[in-house]
Amino acid sequence: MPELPEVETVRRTLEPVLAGQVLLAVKRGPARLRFPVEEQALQRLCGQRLLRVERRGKALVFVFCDAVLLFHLGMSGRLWLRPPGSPLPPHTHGVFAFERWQLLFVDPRRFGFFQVLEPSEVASHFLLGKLGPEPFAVRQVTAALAQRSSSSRRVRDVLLDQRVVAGVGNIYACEALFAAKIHPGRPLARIGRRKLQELAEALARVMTSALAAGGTTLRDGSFRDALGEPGFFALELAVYGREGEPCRRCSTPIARLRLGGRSAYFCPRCQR
DNA sequence: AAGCCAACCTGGACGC
DNA sequence: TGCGTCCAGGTTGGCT
Repeated sequence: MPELPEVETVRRTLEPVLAGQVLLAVKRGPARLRFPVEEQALQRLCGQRLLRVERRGKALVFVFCDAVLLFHLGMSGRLWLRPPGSPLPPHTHGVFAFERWQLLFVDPRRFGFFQVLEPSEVASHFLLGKLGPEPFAVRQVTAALAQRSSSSRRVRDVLLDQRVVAGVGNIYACEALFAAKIHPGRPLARIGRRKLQELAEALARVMTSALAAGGTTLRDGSFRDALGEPGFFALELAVYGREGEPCRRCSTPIARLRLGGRSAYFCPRCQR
């Protein structure tokens, strides 16, 4: 679910509602997430005012006066704003009671997590410390790709590497490769500098459009912003999830390839 | 050293 | 209806 456009959409719905409010109470669910959360650290947040909500790659960073609360949504994680006293949906792992709203962290698959950090720990956090440039920074992304231009890795996998570009996941990697007419299984080393720049430009365009559409809500409806609204980029997907359907450029049926255990969707005629 | 892949989980879609 | 199989938006750690 949550790649950069989805996480940023969540951030944009959260910040105006929560910024400036004091966190009154925190309650943790019984299930284990990817990392255990220390009760003491959570309680330290209580009484602190939330200054702002930032995003780094796919992570959300809640900046309080004297601490930071970090969320990663994994595959199925969701942040949900509800009025106080609302019933808790299944798989609720955290309840953050602000002055006027409750923020719920819900995650059926439990690949996501939240953590309390000291402000000084943010920069070196394992998820944040080595992040590549944002996909909107075309020159920097081009440089990051060019820096690895002798790599034998498949280009789709390079795009998923958060150290190369931040915030790209499988959906937008596939879409950007279609837009740039590059086969997802092509080794990075076999793509010229000029083509790498086209890829960076295509990625920026795809991410900008997806963000404008409020992200991608697939048929299963799992992605919602913090107020429960879906995104509409699924209507604009060219290849992801469209196996067997006609290419929007040449009508050839879209193909699916398993690369490293994950599906890559592409047009076998347009993408080489 | 770089690159591949199984593992972490649950739930939904599909076929029989 | 029910059961088994496959698939999923991410990331890591261990292996080759």
